[in-house]
Amino acid sequence: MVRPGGRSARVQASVHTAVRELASEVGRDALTVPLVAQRAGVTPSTIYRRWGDLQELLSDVAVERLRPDTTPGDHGTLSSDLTSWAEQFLDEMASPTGRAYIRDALLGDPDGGNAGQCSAYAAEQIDVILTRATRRGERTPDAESVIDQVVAPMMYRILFRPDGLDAAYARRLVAGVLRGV
Amino acid sequence: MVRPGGRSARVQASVHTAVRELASEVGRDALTVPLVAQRAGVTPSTIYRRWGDLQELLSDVAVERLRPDTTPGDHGTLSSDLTSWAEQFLDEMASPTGRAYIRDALLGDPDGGNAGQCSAYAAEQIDVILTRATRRGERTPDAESVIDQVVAPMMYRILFRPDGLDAAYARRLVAGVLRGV
DNA sequence: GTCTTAACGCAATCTGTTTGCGTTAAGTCG
DNA sequence: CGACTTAACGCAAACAGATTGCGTTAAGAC
Repeated sequence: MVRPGGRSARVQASVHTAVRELASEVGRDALTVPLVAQRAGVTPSTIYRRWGDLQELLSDVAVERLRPDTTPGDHGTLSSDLTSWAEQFLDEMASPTGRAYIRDALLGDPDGGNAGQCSAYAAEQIDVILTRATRRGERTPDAESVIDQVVAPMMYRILFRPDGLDAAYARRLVAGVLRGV
Repeated sequence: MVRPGGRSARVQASVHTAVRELASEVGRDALTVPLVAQRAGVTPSTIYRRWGDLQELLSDVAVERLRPDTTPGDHGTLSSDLTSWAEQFLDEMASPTGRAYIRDALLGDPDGGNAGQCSAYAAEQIDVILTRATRRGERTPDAESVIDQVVAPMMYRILFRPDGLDAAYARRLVAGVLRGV
């Protein structure tokens, strides 16, 4: 059991910030547990006992960074809301740092919980857009269709074919799913 | 430069088989470079110099295992060809071992070459199915649409939401892409 | 305030990684 | 075919990160 407050919470916070700081200072590939521990003011054994290994720690941090920090913008129509969201999503996720976070999140994730959390973030954002459109009286595809036809193709190409990805591709995907309603 | 034949080829082969054997004997997570080296009759430094680290080696082996060993079956119609291929693809890839291979292939892959190879395998299989259908006189979607609307959703769910995947899902995706032609 | 025990720090130990150097053999050219 | 160049490999030492037993601290419960 992980105690929620006090020293445990401080350790968790300082370790997470140590990872983020060091990642931007020395680079993602130069991170080691002893290095993170030293920066966080903690001993390596604490990190190993709590996270298991470096990959699980990086996975935790990655999920934290992949959480969207704003709600999707309201541009007046479902089409424009979904298009601009998809463009922004692709732009962030296809960047080198975005891809690194995705890989980290997938990597140190024995039970699939962290990857599922990433998917849930996207699903929430899409839900916001769709319910807003419904409230306007627009006909909308269901969230699963948007995930299958917009999110999944973008993620697939980011992971497996990272060439030739641009905003136009995101727009095509959105247009495709809206054509089906 | 990697010399194509002779000793280098023997080392490559024995290391790859050592990985496969040990993975099934002691489990994927218990693999270490020294362990693989001992089984392969090689010194660890040889593996480190050639592959860099364990993850890149596992990525190479994973890509090898993910290469399809048969051409897609001919069932007389595009719909049935594509459906049975997608069902089989999902079945293989969504299994625990399939997911492990996918993760390994994505993981130790600095330049994205191995992941691109996996995607190319699927694209080849789809091309076979589509050109066969064209020769029959059927109207077909283009390969990119099949990748976006069939392969990508399956892979996305395998990686990010590994629950509730079954053959019916594959059939729905195929039906969806065929509806668009 | 007292008790229980999860979480942590310390330090020794273990195991995997890295590297310099000598050797082997694949590929090349006369 | 024989000599030459150098990529690839083996060996072993040095290094660094991972692991673990044990004592200590402090969070949460009563």
